[in-house]
Amino acid sequence: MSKILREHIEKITSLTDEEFEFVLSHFSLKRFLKHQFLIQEGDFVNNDFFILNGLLKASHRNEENKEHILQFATENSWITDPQAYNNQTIATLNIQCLEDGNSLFITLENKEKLCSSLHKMESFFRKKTTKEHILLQRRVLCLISNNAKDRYEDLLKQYPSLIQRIPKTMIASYLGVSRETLSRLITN
Amino acid sequence: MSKILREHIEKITSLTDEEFEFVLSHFSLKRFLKHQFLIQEGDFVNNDFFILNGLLKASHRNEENKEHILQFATENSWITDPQAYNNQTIATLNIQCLEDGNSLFITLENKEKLCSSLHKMESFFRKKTTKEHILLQRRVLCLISNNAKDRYEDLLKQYPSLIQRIPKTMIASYLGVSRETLSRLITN
DNA sequence: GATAAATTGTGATAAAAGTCACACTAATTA
DNA sequence: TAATTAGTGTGACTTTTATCACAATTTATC
Repeated sequence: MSKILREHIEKITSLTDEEFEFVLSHFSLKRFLKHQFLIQEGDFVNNDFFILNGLLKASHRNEENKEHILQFATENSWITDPQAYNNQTIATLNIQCLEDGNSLFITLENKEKLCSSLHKMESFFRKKTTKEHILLQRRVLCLISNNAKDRYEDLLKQYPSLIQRIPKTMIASYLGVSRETLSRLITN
Repeated sequence: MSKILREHIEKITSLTDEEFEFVLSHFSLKRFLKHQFLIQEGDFVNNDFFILNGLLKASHRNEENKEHILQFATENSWITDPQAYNNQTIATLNIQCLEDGNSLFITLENKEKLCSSLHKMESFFRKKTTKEHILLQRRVLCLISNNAKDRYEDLLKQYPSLIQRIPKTMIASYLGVSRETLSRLITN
């Protein structure tokens, strides 16, 4: 199953077998089940999760207990509470599983060690983060410039297959619209 | 003036004098004047700009020619069209100066060279990008969970002094609200 | 200092989106 | 398979926000 991680890294930086073994030694495997929390608000956040298969969401609950979804993660993507992970503080996000699956996770300590000892991996994480930054900027632009309908259509275009796996209520929460409004946008 | 860049980098990674000289040799100085474009939609994007002083905005114009502001950049921050810069494609954003100032810019080629030859700088850029990612995620959360008034107040709290230097029309564009609505939020 | 350009506030109205309530269906699970 | 639970659609209504228009003011420029 670790082949998935290797292929993921090698889309950016190629590795020798020895190097990949070394990289892998910094990760641990974690299975997860639907409804399970990988991170819960208030937890100390040690891990960044690379998802091998399955589906998860990262979300925040505001004072009125309304949930807002920041991210979905599926095979070949990473998920954590970045603020809490990188600053070694308490989580403000919840990361919860929507489908059973498996992940390889890495502690911040191990990530820093890995980056120090293998320049290629420092480069990998820099480039990966840069790509994520570009996607997030695109999402911000979509949020400030489009109405609910256009945001939904943009999402459909960007992740057509992912949408099929996610309840509309959660899509609405990701888009920043009420579920009723989204429902009317789709059927009309 | 390059001291500003050195202090900026050394908030994350310390450098020897020789190392900093080496880093600096990868940058060039560019002065800019109010109204000037550093990047215009359709340009080929070569440079990432580190701002020494002055004020700029990065924005996008949609089909209806409405402008939406993605970012403001001031002293000690970086600005470019990340999508175009990193993928070496044509700009979809405009970067325009709101106040005269100076910048140190680096081409993608030089950034990659620098990262390859000086591991510390690869680490610097990784950590800087991670911090930016955290801030962008915070902005996304704000956009999907707050109404116009709360978004404005959040911005005020986060960048109280910056707001003073920017016309309300542009603040509105950054928040994703019409200028009229923002005006009413502030006065009422 | 005069003129032009940019910025801002505000009224009237329209459009978009949110909220509450309820019924129906699909999916889980005991 | 019966009983819960989760997800969805839709009507009625309210609230928020956008749009258009115009006046006033501030700021830049010749």
